[in-house]
Amino acid sequence: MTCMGLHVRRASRIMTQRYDAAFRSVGLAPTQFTLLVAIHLLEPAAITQLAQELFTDQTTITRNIKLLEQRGLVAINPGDDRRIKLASLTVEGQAVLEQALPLWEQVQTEVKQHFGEEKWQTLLSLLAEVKTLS
Amino acid sequence: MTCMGLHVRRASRIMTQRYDAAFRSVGLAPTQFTLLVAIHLLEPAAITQLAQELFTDQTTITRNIKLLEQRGLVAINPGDDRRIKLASLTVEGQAVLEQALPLWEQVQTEVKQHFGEEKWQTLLSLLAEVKTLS
DNA sequence: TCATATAACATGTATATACATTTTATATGG
DNA sequence: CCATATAAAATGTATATACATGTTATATGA
Repeated sequence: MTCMGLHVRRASRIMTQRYDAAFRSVGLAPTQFTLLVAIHLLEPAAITQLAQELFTDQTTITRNIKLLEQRGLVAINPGDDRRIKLASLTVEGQAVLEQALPLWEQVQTEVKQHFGEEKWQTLLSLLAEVKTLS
Repeated sequence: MTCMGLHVRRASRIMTQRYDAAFRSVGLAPTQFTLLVAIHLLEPAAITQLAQELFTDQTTITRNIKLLEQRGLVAINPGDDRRIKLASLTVEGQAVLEQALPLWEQVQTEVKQHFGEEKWQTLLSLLAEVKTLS
């Protein structure tokens, strides 16, 4: 059964477990790592902006960011427009991100070696192209 | 940021939404459709067997199958080894699956056309190769 | 045969995810 | 200026997911 939906979900689960194992020592889930990076890049980042960048529902960002806030990794401040919530990394958030980055590089390298440079690039670009479906 | 983890998770979310929309009229989530198909193919299918086939944790199968059982789409019977639970489709499960199949074909066709035959095949085979990571 | 190991499944707990809807603040038209 | 539309975020609800652990039934070795 060559169902694209199944294939991509399955690959996502397997890959996620791989990254999850890598980040375990810093207590970050892969999604949380991604969110920290995104906040770092867009700082100060509005919820909606993060949702657009990550192709995730706004309500998902609201909930995921709350966990990071509760853990003290992210600070939330109101924007000039007080409907907007702006997220930025706390000092501790920056520290955790810096701890996580080499772990991320490690997995990336391992997975890249597993596939080989060419397949790695092909897979990345095809996955990126999935965005054009939405 | 060319993070493979992010790319595959994002593609998974987008693709899942696409299939989800397709199945909405029969009230199936993509995962549920996949599980119905797997049960149909392996019938009668043990929980652990389904987990292995789908590369999913056993506890996830236990929970997902329970929803299908409650809805009357799947029947669970003990095996000769009474630790084992065997799942099979009910008449209603078969009916729903038959309703869902053309919807599935439809999405498959649309997505395949979007990518083109060649990229579609490449993506499928690269995603399948992700299994070798685990 | 009985104690113990192991296999199959279930439960507790936690995160991720999205749709439908609600709340609150800003924008806009009359 | 006020009524209404719209934008941003939060809440209610439901599924999917996995790890750690518990429960129960079978297998195995002394």
